[in-house]
Amino acid sequence: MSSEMNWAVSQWNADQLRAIWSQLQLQVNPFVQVLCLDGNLYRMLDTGAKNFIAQNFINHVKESVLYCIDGTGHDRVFLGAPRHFVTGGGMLLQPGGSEPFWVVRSETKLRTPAVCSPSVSAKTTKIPRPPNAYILYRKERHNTVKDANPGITNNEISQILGRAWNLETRDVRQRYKDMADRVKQALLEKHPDYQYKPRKPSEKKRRTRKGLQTQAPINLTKCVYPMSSPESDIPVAASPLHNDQI
DNA sequence: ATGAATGAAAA
DNA sequence: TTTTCATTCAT
Repeated sequence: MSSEMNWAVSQWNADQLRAIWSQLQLQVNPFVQVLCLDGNLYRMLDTGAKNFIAQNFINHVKESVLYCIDGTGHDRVFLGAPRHFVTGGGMLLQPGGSEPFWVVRSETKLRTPAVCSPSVSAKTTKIPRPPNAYILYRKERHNTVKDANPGITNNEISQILGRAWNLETRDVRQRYKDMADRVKQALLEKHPDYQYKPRKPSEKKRRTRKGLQTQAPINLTKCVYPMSSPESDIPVAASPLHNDQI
């Protein structure tokens, strides 16, 4: 709360900031923990814009992040949690009061293992429970279904994708299960003490989810069902395997 | 705030 | 076994 680093103080307006972010967002997927900004872009940003981007990314990684210049020769800047820059052979250096930069031990002779202060910190953020296989499946296809069915509601999208999910081969479903497992692993690694804590059952409502095998009388006459192809088992998005960029 | 789907985790 | 909540975002 003491931090007055609001993006409102940026020379960029809300639209421009959103455009910049959506550009960066292209490289964001559940497994990406470090964002890579082109050096030219980075230099055009003022503090407000940097904070805007950092806040959005924090929203994704759920932990404090910091900017650091790539000290390996490339004209680019990374944004991510400090822990990602100190593992392996990496280390963060912060000469003077300038921005920290990242180097690998073999490339430096400096000994100062500078501990740098995160430029943007995550507030008391509640850790969201990890998404299950279906949730990931739905997330991936949400936009596809929406675009194919103008005016469709989210509830209908859920119905459509729920059926599509059950029609998928266990092979396909297993891939999403694996994905969910990895996302959960990553979360536990990031928050070792995480624990799912559902609130007390509020006497407000109950739902018996099973028992409706009956065909829903919904107008799904002409809806698009984005099933995974039988042969080319490339669902919708490329498999985002690793996180070992840098 | 609610819904609509599935499933993990907790009570 | 039952309830919450994770995703999405128009009502």
